[in-house]
Amino acid sequence: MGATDGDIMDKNESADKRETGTLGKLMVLLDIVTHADSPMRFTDILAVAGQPRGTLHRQLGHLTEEGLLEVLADGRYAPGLRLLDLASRSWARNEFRLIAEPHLNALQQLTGETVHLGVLRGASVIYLDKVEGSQPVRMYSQIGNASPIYCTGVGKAALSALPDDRLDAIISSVSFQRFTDNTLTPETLRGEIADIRRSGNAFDREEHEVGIRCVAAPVYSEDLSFVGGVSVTGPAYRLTFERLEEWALPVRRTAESIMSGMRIGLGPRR
Amino acid sequence: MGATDGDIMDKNESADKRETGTLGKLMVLLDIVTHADSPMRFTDILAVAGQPRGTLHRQLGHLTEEGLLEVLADGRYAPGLRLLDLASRSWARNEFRLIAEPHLNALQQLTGETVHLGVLRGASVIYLDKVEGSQPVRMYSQIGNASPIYCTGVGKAALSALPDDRLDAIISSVSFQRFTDNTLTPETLRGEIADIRRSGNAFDREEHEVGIRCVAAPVYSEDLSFVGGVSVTGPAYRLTFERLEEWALPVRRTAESIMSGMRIGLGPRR
DNA sequence: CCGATGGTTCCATTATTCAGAACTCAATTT
DNA sequence: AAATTGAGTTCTGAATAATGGAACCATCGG
Repeated sequence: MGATDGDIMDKNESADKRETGTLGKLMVLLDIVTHADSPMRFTDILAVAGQPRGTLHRQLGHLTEEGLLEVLADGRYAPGLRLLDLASRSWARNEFRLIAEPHLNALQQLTGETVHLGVLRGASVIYLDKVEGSQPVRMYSQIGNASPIYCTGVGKAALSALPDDRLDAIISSVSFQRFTDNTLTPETLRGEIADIRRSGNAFDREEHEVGIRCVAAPVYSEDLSFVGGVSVTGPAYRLTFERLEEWALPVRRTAESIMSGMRIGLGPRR
Repeated sequence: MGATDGDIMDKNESADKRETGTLGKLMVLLDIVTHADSPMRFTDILAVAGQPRGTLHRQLGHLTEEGLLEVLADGRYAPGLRLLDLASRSWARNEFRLIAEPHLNALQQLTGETVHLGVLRGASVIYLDKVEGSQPVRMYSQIGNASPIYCTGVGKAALSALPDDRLDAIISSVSFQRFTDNTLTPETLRGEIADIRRSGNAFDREEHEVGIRCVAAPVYSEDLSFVGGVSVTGPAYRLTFERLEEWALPVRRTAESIMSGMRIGLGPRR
């Protein structure tokens, strides 16, 4: 049964295999609309979805009826509010996040920089929490975001926890995009992973965004049923390389605290 | 299966009935799991859902496969991470929120208190944004949350924008829970709504939580395709009744700015 | 070893969904 | 003004996926 679900099957949201019947088809539509830059008209969706008009019409109708999509005044489709409601519940009760929360706060206090908690999903990292300093900044800006795995501290930390076969599977499934001069390539990434496994820390040296650095450490369950990471992020002028080294240990400690919290917190299992 | 000869029973005229086929059934399950206080076992869900074992098994399988649910190591079901991803996209691109954002920031600067943006969905208010002062506080704590409509500033403000028939429909569909001594009842609520329509401002005088007050104003589109509100919230010791009055106008102004932004921002419609 | 409890698989039956065409409605073009 | 196009909606029998019931595996506790 489901303890170890074996292998990761569908890495990306490309529409090819549907093992999920009707739901799968609807989720493809939902993805199309949520990934769009702006609300889409019926015909726009029709062109991408490649379904008969009548069928698409009913499907969109159902999604709308359920609040997963919404129809704007001009007839275009946008993601619905029901998603926010569902997600906020999902987030609020997430055990991993709840357990991690106090440790994240402590780390934020210690470093004064922004602390992130993320978890691996398919070939992306999804941010589960973020604790900032005192700036009245955009919240939610990161939480829930799916980010590339090869150029974020949390992503690389998470990767380092995986066995080689899953690592390879993920690396080969991702298309590497060059965000900055320092962004890694598939080859350099493997080297990095080795370093991370040795030292216990992943670094992001302006690989995703110029001027932003971070130091991270992996957090994972014994059975690898989930894999994630914690990180401290900040502007390059504050996070000098010495600083990064200085915080490497506290970050690892935080990761360890979270992991031991998980072993207790999730209760007796198996 | 003969075609649907004569429909014997008409739709219920007061409540909208859901005709969403398979999706509807799955969403019910998703709701069950996301509303639970903790992850549920198969049997727990079985008891609530009232479906045959085999059916439920497949449905949960599909939801899990799509990442809407996830099975923990011990086999229990919890909301999945896919929801966060979907919601963050939904949130990030929400036109209403994008248009409102600068105005919310301005209001926060002016008052120094927490500013909320919410929108009516069914008989609840869903918070779309929140701008806080400088405390490093829980983010996301409100965003996406569905809150009762009769004891929050934003909720009452939103209600005041509705025509009486829709107002009645909502009021009669909600069960009023008494949170504090000041929580309104269906009868007092109607009086309040009249006041709000007159003055343009809704107040929450510790009706939801003792020690918390707020002043709000309605924000809505001409055609009422959506209805929401903005509010300034804070602790009672800072938000004296004089203060509330003082901020009533700025809050209304903010609401108006957002509405005029919407008229332009959403472009030509209809 | 037995008998619970909790979860999974199979398969004929049945209800939903599908596809494609026909239809409405408005805005443009001629 | 009539004709044409574009965008969206509503019908159908036919195809497909969902259903429900029972039989089938695990574990666990005695």
